Amino acid sequence: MAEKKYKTRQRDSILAYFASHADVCLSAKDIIESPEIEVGEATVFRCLSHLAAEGLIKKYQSDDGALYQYNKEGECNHHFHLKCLHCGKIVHLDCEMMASISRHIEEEHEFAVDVSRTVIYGYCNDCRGHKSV
Amino acid sequence: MAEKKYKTRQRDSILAYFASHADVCLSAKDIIESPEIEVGEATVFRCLSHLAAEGLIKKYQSDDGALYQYNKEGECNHHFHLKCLHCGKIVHLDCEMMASISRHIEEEHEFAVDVSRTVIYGYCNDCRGHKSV
DNA sequence: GTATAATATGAGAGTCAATATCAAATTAGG
DNA sequence: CCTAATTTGATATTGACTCTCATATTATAC
Repeated sequence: MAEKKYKTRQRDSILAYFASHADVCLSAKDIIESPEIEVGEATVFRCLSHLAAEGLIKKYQSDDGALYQYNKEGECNHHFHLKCLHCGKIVHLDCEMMASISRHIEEEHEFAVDVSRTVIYGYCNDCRGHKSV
Repeated sequence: MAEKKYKTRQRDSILAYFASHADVCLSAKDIIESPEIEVGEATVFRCLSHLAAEGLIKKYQSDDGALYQYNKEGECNHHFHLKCLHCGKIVHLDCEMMASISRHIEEEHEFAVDVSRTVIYGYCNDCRGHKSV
């Protein structure tokens, strides 16, 4: 069931890339198009899945494809992502209140929120005027 | 900018279908495959976009395609959707606390959450054991 | 080292939701 | 009716992602 993982150049270079871009969300396309990374497309998608499954990177489902971000050790578990529906900007939201939300939903609504998979949509301060789009 | 909308059989039948399934989320596929609705595929996608833009239905971005739901008048604005990462079940969450979240994010983090676009991911009570998938 | 069994790679084909194209049909309003 | 604006739908295309499968690489045993 839990297959053994082999260490490969491709896998390592992708993980290293995430480590050196720990503060941003990256798409599969970002990895594929990065000149520093010479890895076949199919392998990129596979590695992203594997790394996410192993918890080395975190996966966020955005409206136009998945996003991934390096998973620092001891990462707080109340780091949400907000995405602006107008400009596409991703805002990182670290806030104690979000932790209490997760707790509330878990305790009152019997649903274990996976913060690292959830993207909250809305409009950033710059794009308030475009709500009706 | 705001084009005039024409009333058509296709548009009406889709909206009627949503009205008669007001309590569920429907995908484009659901509409296309529904025997009650005889509308071309391209038109279904277009109508869904239009109806969502007009606020007659609400759009939720799920991981495997968009979901739409009828937008009842006077709908509360703290109705979140939770989706189980294991069984795919959609849980509807109506809770006053969620409204305060939106308020909090808006006031403290300058981001206007669009509840009707956001799907929160996690694990439902039946699927707790599968968290590591 | 060498053998070997398990796993990973990558080029290309396939899938699936969604969008683009554009001629033909339908609609609203004079 | 007539006309202009809009919608429709068959088809093609895109883009993210998965599948296939022969080849290559890895870990481990000898």
